[in-house]
Amino acid sequence: MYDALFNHIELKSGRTLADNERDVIMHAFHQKRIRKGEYFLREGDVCKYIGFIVKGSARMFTVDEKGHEHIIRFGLESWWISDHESLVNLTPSTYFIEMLEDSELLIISLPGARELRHKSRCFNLTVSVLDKFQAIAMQKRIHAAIGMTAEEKYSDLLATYPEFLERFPMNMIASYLGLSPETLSRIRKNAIHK
Amino acid sequence: MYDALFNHIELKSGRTLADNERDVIMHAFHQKRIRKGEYFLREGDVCKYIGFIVKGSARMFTVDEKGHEHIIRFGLESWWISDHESLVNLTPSTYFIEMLEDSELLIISLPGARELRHKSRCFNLTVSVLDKFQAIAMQKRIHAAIGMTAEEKYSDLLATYPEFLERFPMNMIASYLGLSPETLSRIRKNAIHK
DNA sequence: CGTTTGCTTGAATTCTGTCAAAGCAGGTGG
DNA sequence: CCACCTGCTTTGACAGAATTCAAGCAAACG
Repeated sequence: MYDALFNHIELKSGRTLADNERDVIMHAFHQKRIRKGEYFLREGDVCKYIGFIVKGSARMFTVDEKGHEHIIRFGLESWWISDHESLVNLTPSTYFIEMLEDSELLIISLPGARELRHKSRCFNLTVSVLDKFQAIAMQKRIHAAIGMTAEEKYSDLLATYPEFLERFPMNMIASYLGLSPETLSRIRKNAIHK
Repeated sequence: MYDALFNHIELKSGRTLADNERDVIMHAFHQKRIRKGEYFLREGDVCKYIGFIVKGSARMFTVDEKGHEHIIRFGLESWWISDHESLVNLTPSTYFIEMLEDSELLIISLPGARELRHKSRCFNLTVSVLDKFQAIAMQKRIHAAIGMTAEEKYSDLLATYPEFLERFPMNMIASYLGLSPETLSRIRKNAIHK
């Protein structure tokens, strides 16, 4: 269960974890199972935990006045999920985070994570690295969203996150790209002949 | 010149700067003036500095194959500019950063910034706070880009960054929102009657 | 088996971009 | 002081792109 987390931290921090550091990290997290279709976070609730996905997948999305869902981001194994805004400001979230498969998570509270960053240099490094990576990824996504046609967005996704297409249904991919499912279907049809 | 920076750090970190800490910070930065229309960073160059805007404004944008410009973000007084991706990875940037007015900047290298984070607790706090703020703002922007109609994007901008409309020409606002200047013009025309 | 869910297709509609042209400042030089 | 730029914004007409609505199909599931 915790091995996935240890591997992830060693990979991102570029360091090896000593046994005592593993202990510290292990005790800072709690295990949590969430079944397919159930929620890690609901709109209106304050986000209390950061979750590390050991197994399973998730989507973070909003629902607008017309009842349409917009997927802000996905989560897969070794990804972190939470609503940072709600977590930091202790405000009700405007997002849902739903698990798309039966999932196993390791969760930690914000104070817990802050404490752990002081106790474990590797964990601290990992968080820094991920924050940077996240910022760069988001900037690229903004670029895609404002500057690309539907077709370009799709082939960009194909190049960047090919695993998404195997793990998530097309209507969610469409929502993630800001397209209607029908438009995405037509794009894929054309793309085959190239 | 440095007062704007000190005020900004005190505001964001929520602490008061002691005189010796001001000295440390001051010596970590260099002054730089860039005239209207000139570049802080060019596509293909490696970004060497992080810039704090004391006076002036900037836009960060890409140019696609068709020659169209897409504005990723703006910069105003007390905002920071740089291409994080290029800065951290030492790779050629895919962005331009152009000053839109005669500007005064305080610049610092990445190693310089890292050193300063160790030397000044206030500066370190400021960077952390801004990173979080940035991440939240970018998530909102993604939400706007994939989930809102052109009209909603405009009124969202009106609510979030009203100062943009006074400081930047409409064709740039349009580019920032991912719209054509003509579409934005028509939206604004309709919006008056509401 | 019947139901559900996800994906595709078609036709009509709405929205947005493109192209071309004209209006409207502010600034400059004669 | 005026004529002439030049950069920015607005308009109109048209073409193209994407959404919506409706229907059909196939695989998955109880």
